[in-house]
Amino acid sequence: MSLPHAILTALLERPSSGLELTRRFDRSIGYFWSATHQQIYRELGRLEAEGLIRALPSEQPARGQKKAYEVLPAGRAELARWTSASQDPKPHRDAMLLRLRAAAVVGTDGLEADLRRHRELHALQLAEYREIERRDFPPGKDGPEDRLRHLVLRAGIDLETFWTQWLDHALSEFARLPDTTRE
Amino acid sequence: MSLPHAILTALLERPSSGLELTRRFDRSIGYFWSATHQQIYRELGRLEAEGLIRALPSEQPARGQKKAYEVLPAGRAELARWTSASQDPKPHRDAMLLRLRAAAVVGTDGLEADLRRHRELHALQLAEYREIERRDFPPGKDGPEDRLRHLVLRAGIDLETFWTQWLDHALSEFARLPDTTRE
DNA sequence: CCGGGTTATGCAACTAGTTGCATAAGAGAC
DNA sequence: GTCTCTTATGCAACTAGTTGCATAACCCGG
Repeated sequence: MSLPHAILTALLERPSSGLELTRRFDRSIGYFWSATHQQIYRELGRLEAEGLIRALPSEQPARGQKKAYEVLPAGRAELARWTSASQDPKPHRDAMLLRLRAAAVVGTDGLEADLRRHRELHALQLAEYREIERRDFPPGKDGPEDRLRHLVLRAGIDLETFWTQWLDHALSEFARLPDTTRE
Repeated sequence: MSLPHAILTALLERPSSGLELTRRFDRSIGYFWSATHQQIYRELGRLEAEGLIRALPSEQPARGQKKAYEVLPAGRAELARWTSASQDPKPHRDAMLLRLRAAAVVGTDGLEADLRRHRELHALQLAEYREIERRDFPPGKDGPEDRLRHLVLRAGIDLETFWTQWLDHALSEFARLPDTTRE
């Protein structure tokens, strides 16, 4: 139940319209909490109904018109509450690991190509993160907020590094498997 | 849409009843594809209705009686199809990273304790994985199936190692933050 | 023989996320 | 001026996962 809190965070960083939020979820925030524009609009409606955010009064709210939102004090309080409350880590699900385990039973046929493709996708994401790091965290930009945000980005960078390396390892193991295992 | 395939994999490794599957999902399979017993029973019903698995005829199917299932040829074929089909990686969601980003805006108050708790949970999981590795993959146990399963376990071990280290890093950054950031 | 815990199975309702499609305004092409 | 493309907003239906609870048999102590 974190989408509303992801939106509150984004809106506190900068008041935005639904579409602007969608764009930002495609870039930074979405890297660890993805959401589609449909989800975002629905949630904006709920948050407004609950009195946690409000539409900026500047523009008229006609359809096809930008409608920007800002966070109200109640919204900030709710985000602070949620952030500090103890939460259990959610179990993660990874389809690729499951497929590999299945492959041990039904054969590895066809898997190697997708392993290779995933490796490239992770490498691409890693390059993007590094570019963001270069742009947003030059040496010297290390105020408290910068440090926290940089920490989050580092997790992304290190995770993508991990996955590229692990997939390389997996591919090298594949190369050593006897052909019979591949069905 | 991978729960049915997780169940097919588990049943191919060993025919089981719903409860046995639940136990196995709490241990090995569930480490990368978790499921509750309610999900499992529901899915077993669907898989049986689709003709991918069948109840072993040994026991009578009364309530409170063990009912074990085995995979039919159609089920094995479906699992092989799914394993080899190309799939896009799902975007991951990580509430802790989101909370850290929120903390950069609303303050880090209360977060540090949970960071520490998560660090311990990851360390515990890591110890469990290492124990499984010691028990299930002694030197010499390296047939093709073993190699694949070991690869999956290695991902788990390396991920938990990564998270413990990253959380240590995060905690050391917290120690250096000025008190004002902590609200 | 009965009362409480454990094993085993399962339904129903709810919450969260995804997919498909609809609507409307403005911008520029011709 | 109207056609089409892009921007912007949003509803509805569906799929997957979670939570809460119900049922029933067996097992063991007293």
